[in-house]
This record gives sequence, structure tokens and C-alpha cells, in this order.
Amino acid sequence: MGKPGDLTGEQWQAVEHFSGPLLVLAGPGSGKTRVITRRIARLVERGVDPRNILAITFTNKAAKEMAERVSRLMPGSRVWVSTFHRFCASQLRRYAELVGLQSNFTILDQSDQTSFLKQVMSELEQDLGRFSPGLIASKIGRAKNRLLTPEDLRPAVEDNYGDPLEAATAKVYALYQKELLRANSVDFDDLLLHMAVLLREHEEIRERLDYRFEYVLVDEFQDTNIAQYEIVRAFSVLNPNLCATGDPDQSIYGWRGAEIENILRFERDFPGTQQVRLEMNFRSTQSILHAADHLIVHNTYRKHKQLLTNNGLGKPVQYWEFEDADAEAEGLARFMVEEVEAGRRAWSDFAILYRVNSLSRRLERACVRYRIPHQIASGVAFYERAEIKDLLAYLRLINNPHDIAAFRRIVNTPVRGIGKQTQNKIMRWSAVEGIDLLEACTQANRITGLGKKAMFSAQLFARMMSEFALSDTGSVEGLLRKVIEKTRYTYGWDNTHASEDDVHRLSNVNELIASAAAYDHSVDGESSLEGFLEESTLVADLDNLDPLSGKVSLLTLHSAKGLEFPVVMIVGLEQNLLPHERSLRENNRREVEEERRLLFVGITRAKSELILTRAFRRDLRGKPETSIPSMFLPELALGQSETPPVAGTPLSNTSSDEAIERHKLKLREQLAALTANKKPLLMTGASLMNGSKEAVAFPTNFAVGMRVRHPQQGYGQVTEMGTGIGSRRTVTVQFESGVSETYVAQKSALQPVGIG
DNA sequence: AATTGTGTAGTTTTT
DNA sequence: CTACACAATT
Repeated sequence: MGKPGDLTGEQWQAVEHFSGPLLVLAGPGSGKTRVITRRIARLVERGVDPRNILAITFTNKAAKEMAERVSRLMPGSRVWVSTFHRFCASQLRRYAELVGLQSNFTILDQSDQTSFLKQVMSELEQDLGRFSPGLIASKIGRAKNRLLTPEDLRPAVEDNYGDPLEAATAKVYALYQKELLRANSVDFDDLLLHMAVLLREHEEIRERLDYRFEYVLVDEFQDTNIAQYEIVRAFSVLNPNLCATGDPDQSIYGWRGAEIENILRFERDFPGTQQVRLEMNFRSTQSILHAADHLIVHNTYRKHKQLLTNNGLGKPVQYWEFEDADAEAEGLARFMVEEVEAGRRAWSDFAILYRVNSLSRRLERACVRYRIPHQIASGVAFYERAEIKDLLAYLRLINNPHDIAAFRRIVNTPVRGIGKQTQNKIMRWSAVEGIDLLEACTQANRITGLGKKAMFSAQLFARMMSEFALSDTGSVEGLLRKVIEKTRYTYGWDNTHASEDDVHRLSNVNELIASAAAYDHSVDGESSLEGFLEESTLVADLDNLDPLSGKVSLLTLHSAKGLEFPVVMIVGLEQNLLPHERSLRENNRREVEEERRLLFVGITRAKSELILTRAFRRDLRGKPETSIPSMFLPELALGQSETPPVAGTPLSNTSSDEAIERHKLKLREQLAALTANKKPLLMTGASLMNGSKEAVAFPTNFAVGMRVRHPQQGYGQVTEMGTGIGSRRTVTVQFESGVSETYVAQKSALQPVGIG
């Protein structure tokens, strides 16, 4: 078969590779995803059953994109595309008992994990005060990523001269793990650890899965840790058709246990590996790649690799300096408005990247001020809010009555007279008797030392919980509504003296109900509690980003990996921020190199324009600090910036003020025209600018602050956009009548009537 | 047991 | 600046 014209020789080589181990070293923008999806299609073409192909990614977003591209090439094909964590969760549900769990186990998210760990540490009643739970948590996580059990750490405990931190870690780890099993719960790292242990200890299961997953493809291989490596290796014994793709220069998860060495190990562990290098970059201009190249050669711990492109020189990389963070945000906002106003760019062409989430606040505020449609891949995460966590904890406890973390969270929320002491007694009773927590509550009369009132409250709680079952309503939405009603969780939040916070909380609750309804809908009568719960804990902030939203994207450098934008702006090119101060502490070369790779990743996201900024003064934890230019700046070998960095703003005030006014006016006029036409859908700002008709097809583009009309409720204002995407995206509207409602955007009868 | 107030320390990146 | 721990009060 001849090489198709749309592939380079190397790409074709990778696509055509049939059996045996394959390592694809793919530089940024080298068409890696395209190669993987094409190869999958090619495998099927050669007669491989799609059910025997497993493609693993790190993020939901990447999985979703890959699945879409595969189904575009082969409509209706059954290739399994999943993230490591989701894949492991689904396998563990099947083989739970073999690792000491039940199939309805709870997956604890980061914050649940921390509070669980704190509890365990306090139970140890030892002088662990010197070590923060966060530190211990990261040590335990590291151990799990390396497949080390508490026993493996034991030597450190027994050695009196050993590091006290190591000793403490080993001790806490042992109890933590024991308690997790008792709570029928796992943390994120356990999903990988349990899976790896399962495969290691049960050869017959390993063989079965190895046989089933004849072809395994792993994306972003440089980010795998030992646990992940062992899992995919276990699937590649019988048929060593493992295909790993990655780029050592884009390894940015060392702090999470990722081992670049896995790429080097690969060729050793899989003899006869064919290696393909994709070095041709189809994404960026020469100017951008020039900067990326000059930066990355400063890493000593690296194999040489040149970035080649046939693209043009393009605009020079810009470096702008501002007085402070506000001026920086303002300057970028004005720049974007000017570009869009001049018809050179659409909003969705822009992305603003930053090292830490805390920098997003000001950037977002500037976007709101300039009425720039934008989306953020984080902010105050919806699923982190107390009211959401509480309600999910009810569902968790219903689903898994051993869930200690959920029990502690809601047994006395809303307050029902079951305080700390009572809780501890109940938990101890359940441990001693070997029964679940709700059963222990039912038996409260048998617990010694429990007051009459406490006993009564506990039994009442148990009785209430026993009335909750998914089978009643068949839908998660129905069950959730029942929980809210019976617990009176939202009591008083909607009456006349409800505070602003109450109203806000209520709208969050409504959004959760809407997302439960969307879940019920998406699984079409196959609702399961753990399905919904898994969905809510394994979603990432990144999943908020909708590439078709027609908005500016705000995201961290980490979450930008794998994405691309025509114009990329990276803020805060300052020492202690990028590189982050933690990497500079002990002059840790490896960590500084990871920071450099992080900037490399950010730079190589840009297709045609790259703008780097720095603020002379920046507020760090409340106090203003004078900044030092990033050590990476001179390494980039930048030329002169086109627009000299004028203090305060890189643009002339008058021209951009006019541009902004024109921008607002135009938006108003076109929105007015749109609503006059009775078109029920809102167009994106970008499509309004272009006058493009197609954009009418995207119905979910409401924005916070927008005025809307509902046939029943009348006029109102959008107060919040949900976290879902597509049919799961929700809108919360505060109506003039005082009512606040949440809708699934695609299905609602809401009509936009103006902005602000 | 629960609420309120006061002080303190701690702050990267994500599944 | 804010989330959290702890203390004092009802």
C-alpha cells in the first residue's frame, strides 16, 4: 500500500507499524494524535477486532477527543478509549473482592483524602505535628505510585537512625490504608495501585486481560509513573503490541511520580522496539519554535532533538512588561478587544496561560470588565463547594454505608445533635463489631456511654437513611431530591431573609440536581449511584473547556498540555513564579528543569502568536512584592518586541478605548437584531463579529451576567454557568421575581435579550 | 453540643 | 487573603 499524501514518511511508518512494540517520540505539534487515531483505524482495517484495542490517555479531554476522532474514521467502532484512572476504576469494580474491596467502593477526591488522612493521623496519637498532612499525603502518594506497600517502608521505621519523616510516613501509611479498606474507599493513587497489585497477584486475570487487550496504545508516556507502567506492561506479555507515544521534553508531572525513565526503560523491557521520531512541527511559526528550542537546550538532562518546520517565520515573540498584575490583565484584555474589533481574531483564538491558579482571578475580572467571553479551567471548582460535597456525601453513604469520610461529613449536617463524641463512639462500635456505620447507628442503644438524646438522634438518622434507595425512584435526580427534602438540607435558603450566600448555595444545589438529571438522561435508564459518583469525582477542571464555545480560554500551563491556540499569552514570567519558588529552594536542578519544560509546553501551544508578560509588582499571598525577571527570559533569545513595553499598557489608550466602545456597541446592536429576529439561540461574540451564520448552531453560549427571558419565569440574569459540556451544560438564572432556576442550556427555552 | 470569635499558618501543578 | 484549628462562651 502506498503512503497517503497527507502523512509524512515518519508518520506513515508509525501508522503502518503492525505488531510488536512501538515507541513514538513525538515533538509538540507533530501530529501525534492524528498518527495514533490513524493507526487504530489501520489496525481495524487489517482485521483486528476493535474490542481488542485499548487506548489510554491521562485526561478525560484527551480521551474524549481521541474517541471522537476514532469514530470519525470508523463510525460506530467499539474501541475502548479511556483515562488510566477511569479504566482502572471500571476493572476494579469487577475484581474488587480480590484486593479487599467491594464493588461499590467510594473514590475519594483530593480533599476527602486529606481529611481522611488527618483523621488517621490524629488517631495515631503520636507527635506527628511536625509533619503536615499535605506532606505525608504526598509521601504516601509517591510510595503508591512506585508500588511500595507500607511493609516496603517498614525498614525506615525500625531504623532508629532513619529519617523521622520516613518513619512517620510508614506508620501513617499503614493505618491509612487499613482504614481506607475498612471504609471500602480508595484514593486516586489506589486506583492504579490496586490494579497493579491485582495484575501482579492474579496471573489468571492478568492473562485474561492481556489476551483481551491485544493492542494497547498509551499517550503521553513520559507522564506515566511506575504503577501505570506496570499496568500496561502486564497487558503486553502475550501480545507485546504496546505502542507508547510521548515527548521527554514535555514531562511536567514529576511531582506526581512520573518517571521520564519509563521511556528509556521501554526499549530495554521490550526488545525489538521500533522507534519512530516525529520531529516535524506543523503547528507553530519559526519564531515560536526558535524560542522554544533555545529555551529547552538549557536542560542538561535531555536528549538532543531539533524542532523543524516548514511554516513561515511569523510574528516575533512579544515580551511585555507591566506595572502590576492589574495592568497586565488590563493590557491583555485591551489587546484582545483590539484584535477582535479589527477583525483579525476571534475570541476563541486566544488562550491565557499561568503557572498557578491564583493568577486567574485578576485575568478573569479584566475579561468581565471588558465583556470578553471567556472560560476558565478551574476557578472555585463546583465540586469543591461545601453544599455539593455534603449532598454527594449523602449519596456516597447510601451507596456505601462503610464510607467513613462521607459519614463524618454529613452525620451531623444539618445539625441533628450527633456531635464529635457520639460520632467517635459510633465509629468505634462499627469497627469493633465489624458492621457498617448505618448499622452501628441502628444499634446505638447497645453502645455504652451514649446519652439518651444522642442515642435517639443516631437511630433517627439511621432510619432516615434507610429510606433512601436508588431503586425507589430509579433516577439519581429523584433520589437526590428526596435526600434534600427529607434532610431539609436547603431549609431557609429560599425565604425572604435568605442571605446572598444562601441564594448562591441554593443555585449550586439546583445545578447539582440538573447534573444528576443529565446523568440519568445520558445513561438512559441505567442509572447507578456509583456511576454518578464516579463521574463527579473523576471530572477535572479541564473538562470545563469547550473548544467550540467561541471564548477566550484561561488555564494553567499544566492543563494546557495537548491543546493549541492561534494566540497564546503566558503571564508572570517572573522568578519564583516561573520557575516556581519551590523548585528554586534547594537549587534543585531537576525541578528547575521541569519548570523549564513547563514553559516549553506553554510556548509550543502557540500556532501563530506568542506573548509573554511580566508585572514589576505582584501581590503574593496578599502582600505586594517586587518581581525579578524569570531566569528563562534570557534563554529564549528573543528579539526586540514589536510594541515596546510601555508602562501600564502596551497599547495607546485612545485607540483601544475607542475599540472597546465600538466593541460594546456592536455587541448590543447585533444582540438586539438577533432577538428581534426571534432567533432563540445566542451567537458567540466571535461569530457576531464575523457575521458568520454557522454559529447559530451552537446553542449553549450563555454567559454570566447576560439578560435572558424565560416563557414562564419572565426576565432574569444569568448568575452562573454549569461545569458540564454539551448536553450537560447548565445555566443558572436569577429571575426578577426572585426565583433562581437552573436549566440544561441546550434544552431550556431561555432567550438572550441583551448583555449585562 | 453548637456557635462564635480569635489567632495562626500556609499556600503548585492534576487524575 | 483565607481556610483552618482551637478556645471560650452560651
